[in-house]
Amino acid sequence: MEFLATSPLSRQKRHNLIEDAVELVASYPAIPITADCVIFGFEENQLKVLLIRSDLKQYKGMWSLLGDIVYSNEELDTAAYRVLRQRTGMDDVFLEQVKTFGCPARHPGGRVVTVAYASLLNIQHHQLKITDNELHWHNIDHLTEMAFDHKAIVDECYRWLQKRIQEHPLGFKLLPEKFSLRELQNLYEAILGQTLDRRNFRKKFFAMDFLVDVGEYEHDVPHRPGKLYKFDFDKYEKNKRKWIGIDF
Amino acid sequence: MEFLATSPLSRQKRHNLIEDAVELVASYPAIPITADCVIFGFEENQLKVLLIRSDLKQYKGMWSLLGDIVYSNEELDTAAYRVLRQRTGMDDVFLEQVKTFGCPARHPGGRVVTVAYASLLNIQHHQLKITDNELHWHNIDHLTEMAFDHKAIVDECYRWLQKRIQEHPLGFKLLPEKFSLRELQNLYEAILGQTLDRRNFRKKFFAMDFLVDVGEYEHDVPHRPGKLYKFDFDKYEKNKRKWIGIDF
DNA sequence: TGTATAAGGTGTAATTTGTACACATTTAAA
DNA sequence: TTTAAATGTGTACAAATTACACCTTATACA
Repeated sequence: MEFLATSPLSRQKRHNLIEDAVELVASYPAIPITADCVIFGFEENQLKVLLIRSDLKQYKGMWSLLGDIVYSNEELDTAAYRVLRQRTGMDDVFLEQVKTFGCPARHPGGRVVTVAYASLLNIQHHQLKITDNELHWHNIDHLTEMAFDHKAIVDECYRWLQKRIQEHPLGFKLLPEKFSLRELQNLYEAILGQTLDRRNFRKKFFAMDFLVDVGEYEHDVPHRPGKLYKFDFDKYEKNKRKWIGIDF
Repeated sequence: MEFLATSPLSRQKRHNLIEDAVELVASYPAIPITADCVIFGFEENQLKVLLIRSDLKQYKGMWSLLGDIVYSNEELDTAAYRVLRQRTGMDDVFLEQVKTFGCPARHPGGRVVTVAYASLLNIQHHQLKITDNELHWHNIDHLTEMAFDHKAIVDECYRWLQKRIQEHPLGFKLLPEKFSLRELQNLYEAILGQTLDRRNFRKKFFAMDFLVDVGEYEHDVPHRPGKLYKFDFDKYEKNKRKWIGIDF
C-alpha cells in the first residue's frame, strides 16, 4: 500500500526538490469527496434533523443525510452550502464544518470521504421540496438505523451542538426572529436533555444583555402570553467574552 | 461545473433507486487527500511545532507541516498516525482530527484536500530524523511565512489547543511523566499567552485531584527544587465533569 | 360572568467558585 | 555565611451559581 516512488516521504529522504508540482499531484491516488449536512431545526419543543430517503437500492427505505459530491474546483464550504440551498431554498444560514469521516468502507460503492457540516436554521423559514424522496424533519431522539455511517455523523454533530450552544449563543439561529423566553428555554432543554430552573435561566440570559424586548407578546397560546425578544447580534459581538465557558 | 447526469441531487429528483453503487462512485470526480500533522511540543517554556523544509521547488526554503497522502484504502487517522510515527519514531501519541482544508488553490500542483490533525507529545521522548530536510522544532510565536496554507492550519490548530486545554487536561501530554507544578504552569502560560497567579493555579489543580505526588524532587535546577507530580489518568476519568468549562 | 387553570414574571439568601494578595522556607551559588 | 531565586502555603473579598415561592395575567370552560 506504499507509493514508493511518488510518496513525499520517500522523496524528501532523497533531499531532491520537486520541480513539477503538477506532475506530483497527478501521481497521487484520488478519492471522491462529499459534503454531508446535518441540518438542525427546532419545532414543537423538539430538536429535529432534516433527512431524505437514501437513493441507493442497498439502503432502500433508510434515512440519509443531505449531501452531494464536492466538485473538482469547488470549496468544501461552497459544496455544503449548495446542498443546503438546494434542499431548503434558504440563503444566509448558519453552517459550520464539524468533522471529516473517511472510513474506507463507509460507502458501499467504494471509497468516499465525507466532510460533515452542521447547520442551524429556523424551521419556519424554509421551503422544503417534500416531493424529493420524502424530505422530512425527524426528531433527533427517534433516529434508528440510517444509511451509510450517517447515524454516527448525526451523533457527532449532536454532541458538537450540545457543546457549542454552551459556548456561543447559537441557539437563536434555530428560533424565529422573535421568540419568548420560554421558547428559548425549551430549546436549551431539548438540546441539552436536561431541565433548567426557569428563574435562573432568565436571569442568566438577561444578564448577558443581548436580548431586546420587542414590545410584543405571544399570541395563539392557551395561557398568558409571554413577552417576545430578539437577539441583538451587534451587542453580543461587542460584549462577548474571550474566555471559553457556558456564559458565552 | 455541474455533473448533471451523475449528481445525486439530480438522480434523487427522478426518484430512481440506484442499483449499482460502485458505478455511481466511479462516476464521481476524485480529489487527492492528504493528512497534515501539527505536532506540538513544549521545551524551554515555549510551545513548539515540528516542521520540515518544503520539498517543492516553488516553496524552496519555506517551512511545511509534516504530511503525506492518504492511501486509497487507508483510514484518515491511520494516515496521520503513520506520518507521526515515521517522523518522530513515537507510538502511543495523542492525535486528533481538527479541521479539513479544501481551498481549490491551496496546492500549486492542483487540487489537494488536506485533513489537519493536531498531536501533543513529550518532546524528550522522540527520536527525530533530523537529517530529513531539517526536521526541527519551531517556536510557535516565531512562525512567519510557510509553504501552502500551512500557516493558516497551524493557527487553527493553535486556537484549537488553547480551547482544548481549558476543557480537558491535555497539557500533560506535552510534559514528561513526572513534572513540577512550575513546569505545568509554564506550559499553560505559554499556550494561553497570559500569566497566571501561582497560588490560584496550584489550588485549582490540587482541587481537581488528579495530581499524584511521586515523592521526588526536581534536580539540576539552580534554586530550591520543586516536588514532582504525575497525572493520574484513572482518577481523572472517574471524577471528570460532564459539563463544558475551564475546570475540566 | 366568574372560576379554574396554566404559564408568566420576579427577588433573595445560601453556597460555591474565583481572585487578589504576602510572607516564611529551602536550596544553590557566590 | 550571605544572597538570590524559587517553593510552598492561607485568607479575605468579590462574583457567580444555585435553590427556592409567590403573585400576576390571560385563556378556557362552566
